[in-house]
Amino acid sequence: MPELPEVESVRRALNKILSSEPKFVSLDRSTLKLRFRFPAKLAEKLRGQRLTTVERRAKYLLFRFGEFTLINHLGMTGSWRPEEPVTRGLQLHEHVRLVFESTQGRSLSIVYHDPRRFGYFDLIETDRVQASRWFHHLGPEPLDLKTFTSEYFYELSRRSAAPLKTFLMNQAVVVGVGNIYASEALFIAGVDPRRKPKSLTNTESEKIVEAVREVLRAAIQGGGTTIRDFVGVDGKQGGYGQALRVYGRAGEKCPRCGSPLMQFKQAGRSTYICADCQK
DNA sequence: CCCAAGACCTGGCGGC
DNA sequence: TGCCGCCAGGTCTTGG
Repeated sequence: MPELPEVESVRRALNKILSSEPKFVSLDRSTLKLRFRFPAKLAEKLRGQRLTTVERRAKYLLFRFGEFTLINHLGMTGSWRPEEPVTRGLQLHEHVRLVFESTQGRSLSIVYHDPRRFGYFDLIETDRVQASRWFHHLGPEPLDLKTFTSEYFYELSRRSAAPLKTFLMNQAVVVGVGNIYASEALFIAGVDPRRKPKSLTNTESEKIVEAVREVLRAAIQGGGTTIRDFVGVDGKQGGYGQALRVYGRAGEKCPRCGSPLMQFKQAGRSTYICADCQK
């Protein structure tokens, strides 16, 4: 599911539900393995701790508990849903339930659902998060104007042999851009995803950086994109699918020039372009 | 070190 | 109906 806009939408919704800094009470877990081992002794370590806020870095959710931070990556099909009172066991494809108690003593719980089980959790001491195996190599946040600049992007692009779209999806270059928004951003920028990053001009770098920001902001605004599985915390699909310009639209007319959109594979992933608009 | 392919999973769809 | 291959918002690991 989730590229930056989807994860950010989930983060905002979770923060609303859990805004009272509730105390962690307990945990339920399915016996099935997620992508990696579930962190040991999580319940013991978090018992009685207050969840201060839910943050996001790249495509990760960070549940902040003071001394500890609970990391969650949604993989391809992860989602969170609130649950009023806990009245039932975990259903098929539900893997984790976090139970909290609000300051008014009310029970609050959220349930993690993930059919394909590519998602995962880790519990890390808060001051070691940045240096952890999940975060140490990550590039800048695309919506941070200070670090994700066209100068930065241009400089990095000098030494890459991968195709441009692969380069843009490399989380060491910039985080949060996945398969949908890479195609969308390069269409908006008018640049062919098969180009060598080395061949970009300064102007093209600038266009790409701006296009990435534009499409991610708009997608957050729309609550993300649902291709198949993604649902927000409210149970609804993302609203941005309607606005996609090229992704998933092979054979349809280019919204800019009307010629048919093309699809092909790059590094095993589908890429969509307008061959007339993207040079 | 870099890049592409493989692996990890399930479910839905089209084709035969 | 039923089975088979293919496809899907990611990314760590492996092999060349």
